[in-house]
Amino acid sequence: MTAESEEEKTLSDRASTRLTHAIITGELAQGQKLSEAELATRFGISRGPLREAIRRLEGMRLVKRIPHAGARVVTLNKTMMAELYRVREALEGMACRLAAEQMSTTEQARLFELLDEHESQIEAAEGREYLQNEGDFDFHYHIALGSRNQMLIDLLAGEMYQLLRMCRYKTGTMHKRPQLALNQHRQITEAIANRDGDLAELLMRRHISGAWKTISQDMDDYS
Amino acid sequence: MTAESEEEKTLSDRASTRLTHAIITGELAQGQKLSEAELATRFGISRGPLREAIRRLEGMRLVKRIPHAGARVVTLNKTMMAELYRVREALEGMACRLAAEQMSTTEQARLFELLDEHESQIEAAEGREYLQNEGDFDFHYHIALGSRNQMLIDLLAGEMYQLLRMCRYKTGTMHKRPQLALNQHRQITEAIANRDGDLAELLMRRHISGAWKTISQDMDDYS
DNA sequence: TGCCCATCGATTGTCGACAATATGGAGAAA
DNA sequence: TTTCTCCATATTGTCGACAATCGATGGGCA
Repeated sequence: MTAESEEEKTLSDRASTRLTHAIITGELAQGQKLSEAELATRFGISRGPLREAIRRLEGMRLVKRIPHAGARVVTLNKTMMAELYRVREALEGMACRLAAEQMSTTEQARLFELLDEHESQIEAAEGREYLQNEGDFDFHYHIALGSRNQMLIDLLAGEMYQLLRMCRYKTGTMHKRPQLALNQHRQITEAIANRDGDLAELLMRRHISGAWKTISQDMDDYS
Repeated sequence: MTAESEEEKTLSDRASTRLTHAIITGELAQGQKLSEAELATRFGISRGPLREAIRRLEGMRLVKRIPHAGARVVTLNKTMMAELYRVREALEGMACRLAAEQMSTTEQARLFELLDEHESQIEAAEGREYLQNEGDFDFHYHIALGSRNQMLIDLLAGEMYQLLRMCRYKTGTMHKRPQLALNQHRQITEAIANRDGDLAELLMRRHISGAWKTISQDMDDYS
């Protein structure tokens, strides 16, 4: 998923990825309490490793823990999603700038390939929105990688994107206008190919803040 | 320290703050291995809570853990510090923009007070550079608070600033020209007071990237 | 009837012991 | 002498049991 698939060695690590997956997919609902005993038996492990896994998810902001009262899956209300999108705007903006400066030409070529794949998916798959979403993540993930900034990559891939997946699952919202997103992706890629860091950052920030505006409005409409 | 002084309740929490402090002050040297048994006896607790504390520090990027091989204090080489300053530039730039938009007037007044205190400290205390450093952190911390974005605040106060303190301890470097930093702080505060988010972000980003250039050169000179 | 307090149950926090794995050194072969 | 292998040892990972704390339920009192 996040390309760290090198066989988890310790029970605690396995449990944390499994928990992460359960939270992202909504198998563990938002706000739901994480019972240590139940999860431990469900995973077939002891409470020790499970607790460590929960501590890790706490660091990823996927769960919120209260001493002596247990851990609950974080609930993504609108303000928190707004905060997330702001942080993401800052981080991905910077990632995009750095990627424009440092991406290799082969990486750039891969980006263009991604765009083409994404386009054909949009045409072909009516309704198969899941693919479009993963395509979107792929694009942003490759740009993060292109920044060559490991801390940035970890922050984005390890925390932000997980929370984003939760958002998408919760709101059930994909890009309403995938064509628009694709065009913006194209512009961004062009800027990167031209090594124009300023423009790349600007476009990425607009892309993200624009996406938030759309999602935000949708949420208002449904409430 | 980071204003979360509300009496740690669990041994694990206490251990993690104590470990954090030990790492920041260099009591635990960079690259040093964290022996669970030794630390547990030193803190007078069992290995269980200690392991959870280490997992938490791992999430804060203060230690790096390798399965079956233990955890070591992270070593801040130059590339990692460069990465840190880039991320910080992005996050604090955004924080400054949001602060310009959302800070209350009383918070702004407090910022101006901080500037005055900082100035008098510079004049009075030759060599007492520690105060200047903490003053610097105070300034940036208040701006983070002003952003009203909890995720941003957590990222900055909970992770970035700890790593920054490690940097400063390691390089032993304070601002060589505190007057310059103070002037930049003034400009930033002015922009915030004028509710000029664009300018505030721009100035903050220059302030941070400029600081990195200075530190980076200093490191070259000494090597 | 309504509120307060005590007690009980359930859950989290902590501990010590055991199992699994990596590190380092001694010894043998090339 | 060097290098490879194997083993001993120390360290990490895991477990089950015990202690501490919280929340709820029910009884007593105003």
